[in-house]
Amino acid sequence: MKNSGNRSAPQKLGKASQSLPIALLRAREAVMEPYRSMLQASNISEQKWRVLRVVQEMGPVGQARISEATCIMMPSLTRILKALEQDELLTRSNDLADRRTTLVTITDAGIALIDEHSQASAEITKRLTDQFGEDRLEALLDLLEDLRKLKD
Amino acid sequence: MKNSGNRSAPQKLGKASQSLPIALLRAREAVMEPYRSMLQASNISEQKWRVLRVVQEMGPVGQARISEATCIMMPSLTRILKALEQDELLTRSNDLADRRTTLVTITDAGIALIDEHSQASAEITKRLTDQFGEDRLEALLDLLEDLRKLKD
DNA sequence: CATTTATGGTTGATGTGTTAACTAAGTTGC
DNA sequence: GCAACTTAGTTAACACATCAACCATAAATG
Repeated sequence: MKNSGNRSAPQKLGKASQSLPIALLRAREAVMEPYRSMLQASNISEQKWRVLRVVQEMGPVGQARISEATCIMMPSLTRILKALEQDELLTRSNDLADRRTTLVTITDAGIALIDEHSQASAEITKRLTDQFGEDRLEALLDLLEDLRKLKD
Repeated sequence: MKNSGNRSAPQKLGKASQSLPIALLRAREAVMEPYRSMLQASNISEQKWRVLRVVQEMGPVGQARISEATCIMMPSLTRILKALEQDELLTRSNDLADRRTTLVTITDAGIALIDEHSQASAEITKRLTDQFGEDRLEALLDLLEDLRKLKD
């Protein structure tokens, strides 16, 4: 107990209780950094990129499912979609089957933008996998998934 | 273009390139959730908690070092410190040795607030360690640290 | 010394995270 | 049919993240 210069009692807490959240934060920062600087050239944020990719993969889809897939909450998503629609990277239309949902579809411009960056993106991913090791990457993903499941 | 088909499709990108960042995001969310709901009772955000703890540990300290230790950028930190000072959980004073830096010190009220939550915090940490396993936790921290070091 | 450069910190602008309150449209149970 | 949920989505309000521009002080360089 070296940091004991303080008062009375109960606070030991230790750095450990902070280290996992911060380690997760820093690791994510390190992983995202190259993607971010790649996308910066097109004025596309990390979140917009996630949305575009998901909309492309899932085809016309409601916002709730996009929110689920991208880990972006509905209020943020509403604003992001508004911006992406304004940039004409995607469109919104009414679902005739369920008039509550608005279907989101990627435009040709959106697809083109993804294509523009797909090669660089793949290279960043490859460099990461090579440097870090595929096996270790998988071990990490497993641990992270288990961590997430503790919430349940 | 019903399903925004593949067209020339230069790269598939695959979900993998997104899965690590999102896995880190979700894992962090799961880990932080109990801490957050604990602190919510005192209207203390996760960031304010980190700042308070760091200031307590490091004693009177300049903002740059707080920023480094908490992973909070200087502009955010300026505003957070202003709020914490207003709540009288810490104070700011001028460093006589280097008049650029403002020394931040925790107040008795700040220490009291940490003490209030230290036991609950320790219990959350213990539950996490128990559920997840100490060895696996350390393995995870090692992997995360290695990931972070890729940035260099 | 004087000029440059680096460091500590603030402010403004913009985008996202988060909660809560709200509308509109579907669903269920009576 | 209708009242009570539920679900999809929006809006408002506030906190934080991020970048850029800025001021003040220190350190380094000529």
